[in-house]
Amino acid sequence: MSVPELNARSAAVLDTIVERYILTGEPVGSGTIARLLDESVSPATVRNVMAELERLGYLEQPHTSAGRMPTRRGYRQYVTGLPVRGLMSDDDARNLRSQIAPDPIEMDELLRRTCHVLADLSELVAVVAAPPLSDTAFRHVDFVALEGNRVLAIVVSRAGQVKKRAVVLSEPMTQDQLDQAAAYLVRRFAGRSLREVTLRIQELLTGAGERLEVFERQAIALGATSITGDLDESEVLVEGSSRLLAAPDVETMGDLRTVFEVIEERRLLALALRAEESSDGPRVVIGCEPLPTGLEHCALVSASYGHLDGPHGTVAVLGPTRLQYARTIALVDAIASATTAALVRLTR
Amino acid sequence: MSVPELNARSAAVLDTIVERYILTGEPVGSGTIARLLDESVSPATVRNVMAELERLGYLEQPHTSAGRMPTRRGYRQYVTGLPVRGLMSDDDARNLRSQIAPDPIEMDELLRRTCHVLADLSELVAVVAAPPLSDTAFRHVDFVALEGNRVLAIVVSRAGQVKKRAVVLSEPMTQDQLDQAAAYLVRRFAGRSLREVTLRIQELLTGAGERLEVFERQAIALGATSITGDLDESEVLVEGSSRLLAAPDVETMGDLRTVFEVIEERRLLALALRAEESSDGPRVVIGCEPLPTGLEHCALVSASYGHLDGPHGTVAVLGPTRLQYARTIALVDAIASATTAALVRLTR
DNA sequence: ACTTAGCACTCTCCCCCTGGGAGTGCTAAC
DNA sequence: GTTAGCACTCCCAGGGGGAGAGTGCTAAGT
Repeated sequence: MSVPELNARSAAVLDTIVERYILTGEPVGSGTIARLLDESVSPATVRNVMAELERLGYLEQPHTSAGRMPTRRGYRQYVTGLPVRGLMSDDDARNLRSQIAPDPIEMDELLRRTCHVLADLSELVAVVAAPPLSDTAFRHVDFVALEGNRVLAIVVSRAGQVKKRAVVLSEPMTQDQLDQAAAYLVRRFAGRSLREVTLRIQELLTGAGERLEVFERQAIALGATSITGDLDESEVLVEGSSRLLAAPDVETMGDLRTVFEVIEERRLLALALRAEESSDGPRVVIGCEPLPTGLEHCALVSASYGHLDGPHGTVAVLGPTRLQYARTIALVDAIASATTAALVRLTR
Repeated sequence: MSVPELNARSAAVLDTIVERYILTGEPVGSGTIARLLDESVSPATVRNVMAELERLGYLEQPHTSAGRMPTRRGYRQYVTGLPVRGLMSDDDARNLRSQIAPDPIEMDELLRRTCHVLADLSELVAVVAAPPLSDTAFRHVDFVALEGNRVLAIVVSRAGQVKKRAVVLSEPMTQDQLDQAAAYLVRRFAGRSLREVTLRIQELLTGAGERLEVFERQAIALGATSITGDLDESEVLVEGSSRLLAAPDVETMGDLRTVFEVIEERRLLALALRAEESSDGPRVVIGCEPLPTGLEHCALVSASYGHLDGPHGTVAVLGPTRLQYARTIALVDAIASATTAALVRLTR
């Protein structure tokens, strides 16, 4: 994008307007800004700058004789000007870590806590996408015979995630046979990522490359129906959605109903988070861009946790565009770090 | 309660007012009712009846010269006058059953589907409380060694529910030892309800009544920390909460924020449902009575599924007091039956 | 004794108007 | 390039005023 650089004063005016607007929720006039700015300028000068900023698309007016409020682009500019890291004291960060993972637990619990703490501290909607199973190593599988020809397959990942699925066998198997099959699969595949396991199993099933014992073949087939599939759907935790209703600027969020629908439809959220995934620092999305329809008037502050070559996911805060960016970015960043640390301890 | 019986005409007037109010959401005047009633009466007569109904606490006026609207008591009376069963055609019921459980699956999936279908058809918030684990029979347990001294305990109930918990051992155990312990526990306790198992384990731990091998003692101890505990917390599924925002009478629901908080705080919902539990037909709660604070302006239509001597839980619809009771009651009742049927097939 | 027509009364809601205030853009002077 | 001055625009809150819906009461009818 060929966005013209703003000179220092214009940027200062824009920042002040954004901050003021976030604070009060009302269009900001030239007088207010002139008073708030460090350097002393007259309202008239500010007006000139504002007119310029409006021409450039950073500001808009609800009507002719009202103050200005930031556009999406205005927010964007403001946010990119914010310092990214180190906004949180070491003490606070440590504190956070102990709140999230006071002692070694399992991954689900860890993520629940992460989500809870994030919702609590951000006072907004916290969203946590669990690592998709395909990224984590296969640790264990267990088959439990149910009534009929049904079998409950329970897959455990290295990090202690558990996935279960009921499958129907074409012909009955005894619990002994099931145990053998499970043991075989564990022996053969433990330690590899579930994505790899899936791949290997597919190969073994189609290519007749290898000579397999009968029971091995059976085990592989069982693994195919139970381990394989929807590994990429990562669970999404949400907490604090009721906060949206108490936000001082509910009206600005557009149709609340659709916002809640998106939140409820976890898949959409998961996609939005996935799209944002990357290894470094916190990210901010304002308005629709990569967000699903319905969130046009929301902002999403997200950061990834974990390591790209291991299990990793995303934590995020969803709120109105009028949110306290500096604070929230620092928080999300710190939470992501804390979660990463806890995750490492879990899989160590 | 010594509620005076209403004579036929008073009851008819009340019913008409309630139905009209549910339809339009506006206070109903005597003229409307006079027109709507089967027997032809004049508005003046209706006014007399209405004044009487107001004195008895069934109706209220928002202000002197507006129509009447039902009070909680008015709704209550209206609902008790509704037929309870057989409001849904057999065809619809069958249809429902096939939507919920097209083929044998596992319990969680069954309940998710139940919740989904209920939300879909009621166009309101569907709430499903899963059977607490303590009611279901113990089928299987599996211990998976994690890093450190942590062990992941996975408990499977007869119906195929899975519960996991990470526990920390005071001293390390090999996977072999863990497998032995699990096998021992299964051998010894499979088939009993988890409540019983918990009890037995407690006995064995405290009373030195029985001579136990070392590894048995170890297994029991492991079982105590992993099987025992929070069995009574039943998971609660919720779907469709965004519907509340689209309800034509959002305002009447009081503070939406607190309503959503209660919904988000599943424990509160679980308690409310548990309080209502009983074996027979659908139940309706209007306003606070046994509902948690915040739901003063909501109605809850619930019914139990399953059998009291086996796994059982509750399905419910949460909505504004102004909901279509007849339809909703029939639906909830039918869903509960369908779920019961599916559950029986699952554990057969 | 119950029902009903008639009537005065009450209260809300909506529309219109108006004045005040906040903020703007422009122009001209610094 | 900055600023004071000024006319202009537009929203918003507050104050009638009239229409409409619905009531309670009274008195007459069955």
